[in-house]
Amino acid sequence: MPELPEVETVRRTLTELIVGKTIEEIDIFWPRIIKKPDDTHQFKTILIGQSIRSIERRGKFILFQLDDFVLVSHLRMEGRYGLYKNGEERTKHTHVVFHFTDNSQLWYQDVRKFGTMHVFKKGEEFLNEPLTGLGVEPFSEEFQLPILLHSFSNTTRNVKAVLLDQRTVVGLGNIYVDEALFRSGILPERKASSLTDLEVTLLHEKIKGTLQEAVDMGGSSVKSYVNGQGEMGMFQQRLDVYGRKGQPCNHCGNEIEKKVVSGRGTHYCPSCQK
DNA sequence: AGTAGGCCTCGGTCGC
DNA sequence: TGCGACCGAGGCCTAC
Repeated sequence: MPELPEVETVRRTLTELIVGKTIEEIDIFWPRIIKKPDDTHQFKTILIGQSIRSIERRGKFILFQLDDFVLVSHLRMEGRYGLYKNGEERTKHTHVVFHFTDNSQLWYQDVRKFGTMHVFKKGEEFLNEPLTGLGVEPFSEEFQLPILLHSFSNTTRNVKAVLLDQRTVVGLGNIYVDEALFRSGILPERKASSLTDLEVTLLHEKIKGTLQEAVDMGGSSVKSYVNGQGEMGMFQQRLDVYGRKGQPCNHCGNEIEKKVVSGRGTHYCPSCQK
């Protein structure tokens, strides 16, 4: 499931593949993916003729910067993009096809069909859902310790819930929250307000470190994730807790446990995390 | 207002 | 072989 490192990897690979191309036609096979405009015919009309100028990222969203519009795409659990040549036979889970003027096509594929696409006029994307109200980027200068201290001190929720909530810091999902908490020695179900300043300091550092390492390794391929060129990530080899239920902890050797915290399957080491 | 919990979108996977 | 339960991002809804 794509979180910040996977989305950033997709952004980078797609940039190499499709920047400069011009949309000639669009096929939509599962209209519910298109959230704005709600009329798919209008979606096609406004995008045909537009060229891809750059590809940016905000949290887990990919922003295709076009001439006059921005296409905001969220991959949710299993969305992926791939570039194909004209004439290739569409696969079962290909739901949107962007035809370019150079006889190539960008396919949006999504087994779960949970992904979303929104189109805005340039400059209006951050004033509307789904980009409005997002928290800070974890690699930006703005992601300073006080952001976490403030979010944690003003809530009764557990630390995992606060980190999954994209209104504080963006980009973390189930995998990287569990990994960052393990690296910080903090149990996911701890009340956020119970963390000491030292623990929050460590967590702040480990969030950045874990995400950066994962970006450097092209993300984690735990399920179906591949980048824009169909390549798998490598960070799954570095995961200490996620998907390792019953296996020995890399640090202490005790068994990794799994239970539901904040409605999410949560992996942790009961002896390393307090 | 903040929060918890449930439901919804889906279909592959798993257990029975 | 068939079938129901489960999983999960994040929006939405309801209840407290």
